[in-house]
Amino acid sequence: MANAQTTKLKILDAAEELFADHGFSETSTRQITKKAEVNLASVNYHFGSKNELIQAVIERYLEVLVPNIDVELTGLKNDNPNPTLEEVFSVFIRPILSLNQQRKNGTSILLQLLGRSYTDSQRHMRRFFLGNYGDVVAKFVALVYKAQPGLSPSEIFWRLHFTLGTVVFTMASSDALMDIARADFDEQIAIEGVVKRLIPFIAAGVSAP
Amino acid sequence: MANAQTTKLKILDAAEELFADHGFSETSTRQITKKAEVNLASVNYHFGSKNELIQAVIERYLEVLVPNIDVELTGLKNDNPNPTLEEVFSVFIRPILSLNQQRKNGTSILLQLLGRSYTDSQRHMRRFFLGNYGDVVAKFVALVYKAQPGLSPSEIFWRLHFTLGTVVFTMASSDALMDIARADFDEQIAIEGVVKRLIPFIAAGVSAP
DNA sequence: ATCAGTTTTAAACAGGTGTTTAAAATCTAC
DNA sequence: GTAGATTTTAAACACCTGTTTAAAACTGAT
Repeated sequence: MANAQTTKLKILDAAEELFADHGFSETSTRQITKKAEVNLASVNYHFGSKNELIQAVIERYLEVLVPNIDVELTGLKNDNPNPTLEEVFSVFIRPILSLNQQRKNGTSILLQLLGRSYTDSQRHMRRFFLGNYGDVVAKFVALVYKAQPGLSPSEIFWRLHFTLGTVVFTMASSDALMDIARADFDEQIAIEGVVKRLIPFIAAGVSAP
Repeated sequence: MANAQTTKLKILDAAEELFADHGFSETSTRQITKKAEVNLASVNYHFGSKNELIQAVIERYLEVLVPNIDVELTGLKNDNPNPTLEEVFSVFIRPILSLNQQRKNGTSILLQLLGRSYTDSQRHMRRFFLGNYGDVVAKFVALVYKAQPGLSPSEIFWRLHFTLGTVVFTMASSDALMDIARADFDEQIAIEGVVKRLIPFIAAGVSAP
């Protein structure tokens, strides 16, 4: 089996950083293999194609993230049968922030990747997401509905997509925004600070009259 | 001067559609000139480079949109010295929707373009925007502050960027979202309907406690 | 009708793209 | 230690990219 593992990992690590920084089509397999210090052909040998590499990069994150969110979701459901909207949205905080322990800048890398893949192919991403993690999504939506029973299903659909837009868009560019905040307001803010400002915003939005 | 005007226009029209649908780097000059039915070299002859064409496509929209927003803004200020947040955000509705009269699907094309250019180069767009339309932005922020005087400048900064994310992200993918809403909820919704659902959401978000 | 200025055209340029090939190197198990 | 499978490698493939060139076509004014 040689050390295929480490070659595959080197490719994934190099690719995710380049994809997050410059986008998918702006990153070439030659850039990836050069940064990973592996042979050009190994992308196709190990992943088949560049597209399958893109998918592998994203799945590596979702594979650990979504189960973690699921744990928080059922934990919340058990501890508190009637959680508030803020509590429901907070189930994302710990799993998303803990990506930073798994990999340096893991949080912002994933969210940048999501932002890019989302704008690139909304429909495709949605199908993939619902296909693979539909039960977690359903669990989450059910909790939102319980916290805000006045909302019709279609209103929940719209408001959660608004929310998704806010989060993905903000987090995808959180590095730049934090830089600006530092420059314009002398504000020393980290990614956790952004999240803590985000939660009240979206909770208020979703529970708007 | 020949009929340079119409060649330039044909290129702009073809390019904006391709850019909105597939992204900037995913669209080649050959695709553009083929769709526009003009010679390949005319992109470089009339615009200098592909990058300058991208800028020209976006500027053609902003040139008419931002002054219109400015008019609404000063109109609101005169009619109502103390407008609510919902009223302030509503100044965007008419100008943005009226892009549809100017060009078919104008609204969603511009917003898709903004979404793409925003994720591609956050800092660059911000500088361009503030450089060219900084006074309108300042006028708008001042009205937000007046409607919500409890917010600190840095809180306004963050919440308006959350809002920008929500709007651009939602509108950039509004076609796909409307399709899903039609399929899942039998909901016959148009772009105006999306906007009317969006305004309360962001107004509530910005005025969150 | 001529001529300068502008625009259009086909062709070529130099370089980058993802992917495939077949040989060489490496690893694993007997 | 050798055989067989797996992995790595350098080279080539076929194609696409944005841009430039220089000649041709067209334009409006004299």
